[in-house]
Amino acid sequence: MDIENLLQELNESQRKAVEYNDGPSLVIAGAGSGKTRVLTYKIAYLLNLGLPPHNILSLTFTNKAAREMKARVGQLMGESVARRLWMGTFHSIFSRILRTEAEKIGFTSNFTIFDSADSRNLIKTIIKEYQLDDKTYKPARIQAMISNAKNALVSPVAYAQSKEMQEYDMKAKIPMVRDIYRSYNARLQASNTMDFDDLLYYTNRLFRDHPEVLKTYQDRFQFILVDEYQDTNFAQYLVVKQLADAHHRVCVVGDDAQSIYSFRGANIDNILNYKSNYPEARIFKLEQNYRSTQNIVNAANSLIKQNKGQIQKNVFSENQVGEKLEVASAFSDFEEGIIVANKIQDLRRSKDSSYSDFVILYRTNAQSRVFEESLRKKNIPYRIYGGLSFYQRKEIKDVIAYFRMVVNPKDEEAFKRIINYPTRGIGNTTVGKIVDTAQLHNLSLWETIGDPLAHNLNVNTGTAKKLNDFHTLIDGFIKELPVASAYELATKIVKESGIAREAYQDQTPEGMSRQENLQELLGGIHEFCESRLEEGEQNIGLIDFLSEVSLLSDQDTDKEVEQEKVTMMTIHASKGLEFKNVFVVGLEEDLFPSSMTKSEPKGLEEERRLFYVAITRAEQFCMLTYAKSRFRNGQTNSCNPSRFLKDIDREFLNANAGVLEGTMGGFSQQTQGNFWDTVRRNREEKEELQEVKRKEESIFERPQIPVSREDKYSKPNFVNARNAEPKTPLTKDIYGIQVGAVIKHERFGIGTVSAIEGDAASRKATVEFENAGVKQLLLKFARFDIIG
DNA sequence: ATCCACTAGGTTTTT
DNA sequence: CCTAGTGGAT
Repeated sequence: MDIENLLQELNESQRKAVEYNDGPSLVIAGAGSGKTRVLTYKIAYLLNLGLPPHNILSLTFTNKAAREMKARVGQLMGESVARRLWMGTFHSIFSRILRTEAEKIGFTSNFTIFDSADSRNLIKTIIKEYQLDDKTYKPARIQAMISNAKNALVSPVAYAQSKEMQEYDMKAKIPMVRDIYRSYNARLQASNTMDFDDLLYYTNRLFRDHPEVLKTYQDRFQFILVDEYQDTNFAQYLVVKQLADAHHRVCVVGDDAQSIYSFRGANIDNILNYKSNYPEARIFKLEQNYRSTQNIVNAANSLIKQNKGQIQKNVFSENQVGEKLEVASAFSDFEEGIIVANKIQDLRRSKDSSYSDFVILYRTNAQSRVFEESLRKKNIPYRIYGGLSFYQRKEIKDVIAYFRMVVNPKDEEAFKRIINYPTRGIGNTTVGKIVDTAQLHNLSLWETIGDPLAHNLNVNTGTAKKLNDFHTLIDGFIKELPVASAYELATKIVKESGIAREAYQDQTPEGMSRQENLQELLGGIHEFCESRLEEGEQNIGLIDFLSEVSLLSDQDTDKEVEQEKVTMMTIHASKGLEFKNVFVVGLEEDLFPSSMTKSEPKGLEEERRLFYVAITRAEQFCMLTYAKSRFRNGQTNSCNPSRFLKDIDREFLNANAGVLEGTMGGFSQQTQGNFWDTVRRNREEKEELQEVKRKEESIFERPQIPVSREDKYSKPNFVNARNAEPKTPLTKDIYGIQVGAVIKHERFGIGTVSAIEGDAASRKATVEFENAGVKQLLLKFARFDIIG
């Protein structure tokens, strides 16, 4: 595409931001101001200047963001160019670097990655080994402390030496944290594993301790772009700084008003103080909001004004003035659900909207339940994002643990997970002995069972045989690793480990669903191999699959709005999305803002930014609701409306009399299991149910779109939903390809698209190639250019 | 070693 | 309301 045409699609400030590339720059991108557009066009611009794609590094926070950006650059500049960009999450790019340089930091390239559950388990074991009380040393808390330390690049040694930290721990009566931290890190290293934070931490160490390595990467990454810069933590900030030190060609994009991840170590000062780090930096502000009505933008502005210490900006909209934000109060959380469901139904009829134009946003996942009920009763189809993701389910984690064990036999948590799964008569007592022996001889658990006699492992002959069988089993898989494809080996593992047999014996509904999940996982691996093959790669082994899935997260699941379904998600998960109609629910003190954050002003400001993010998702209509009583933790509590409601200028709100009264002041009293509440609740529920029954009895009103509970769980990107909806043929597609298009594939040559199907994450095109016959291409992976 | 039943404790957000 | 973890019985 011609670069001049491209620049014409930008407004003045966007274009200036795109065109300036002589030094560091900071782009402050207000909500809905075309941030992604600036990033992608900038990359296109750089490519057009002649910078090769492999010299551009572009960092994001989610795989999804990276994928989308890649696709958009692909549309502008061609797939084959986009493919060569270094574009990905901090974690995935760094893990790639660390694998090549693993030996320099005391790991080997096949290191595996602990998820947070693994980390917590290891911390738990260590706390036990130190014979500490896990009520004083709460694993979750220790985990957070260690994570913070790593994100601040504080090593275990530095931690122990830091006067400040030691004093804090003494005061908190947890002086052993430093020892736990030390052991934890040692154990990770001994088992050749890294936790998420390590990926950032060790990249920093690598660059600090090996200037020649740093130099290589500085030379490679001639231009660096960072998305969502307000969410970077110290470790991320410093890596970027080190990489950019040589040439200062770095562009960071973000919005301080949307910084909502400080609990994960994100430091808003990185963006606020950018100028002092790069005094010569140019700052560009994108202030025109193209997404929302003026009322929505103004309401959001009036809210965020209450925060101190922001980058001065004037976000404005030239769209319609639009409706005011509607505020509603409900007697109970239950009624809140009904109000929202009714409103959705009304709006859908009056505005002729689709269900997919609606989103319900809440502070905590637990709130989704009531809305599930109220929507279901009205036969409104919905989809929930978040909650347990596919890879967090037990049966999937078990299989993945086998994979990890085969790729990296030293992986301690993987070992513990599968040593007795499926049950093979090796219980806690034996595992305890193995752990003790391993520690004594400074070995991994795997090495210990490899030669029990030599290490005086004190088990009876029966157990020794069982251990030996296990060792032989895994060893067999390990031997296959270099020769078998990921799919072949995965299938073999599921079969021969006995997982398949166990799953088939279980005929309960849960058992059946587990079988399906296993099938789905294998199907996903198959697809993964196929698509990589299509890309021209060879020998796609288990290790390739594993390194990809370990860094997938809920945020990466396809959030593309599904046809005709209301969306529900946490506000955090909604970042970057937009909807015509937004419902922000549960606006109550101690829920939003959460009681956990209220102790310090910083926490409160972050909650306010979260609310800002929620409101600015809306294009046309936004409703804010709260309940006067809420069922939580098994009891009904009365609650007060959120103070945030008062932060919005009244002129942008449409609230019935009394709705905004009672904000602040007074304490929430606990009305334990209020009798009348329960009575009313039951009655309401009954009435609603009768209503539903009546409808169901009338054939004509039978709902057309069933709500599937399965949708509750997010699916991994490359795994096709087993019981996916009937595939509706699509004519045009986000990848810019359509039926009838002529494409040029890297390997198959020229062909014509004859069909497109599947949902965005796993969308496939059937292509009739001139010379290569008919092929199915997974659009996400396939490498081709559209030529006609 | 395994399975079941009961209890106590905690529920913010998640790369 | 959930769930993870424990203790007892087999």
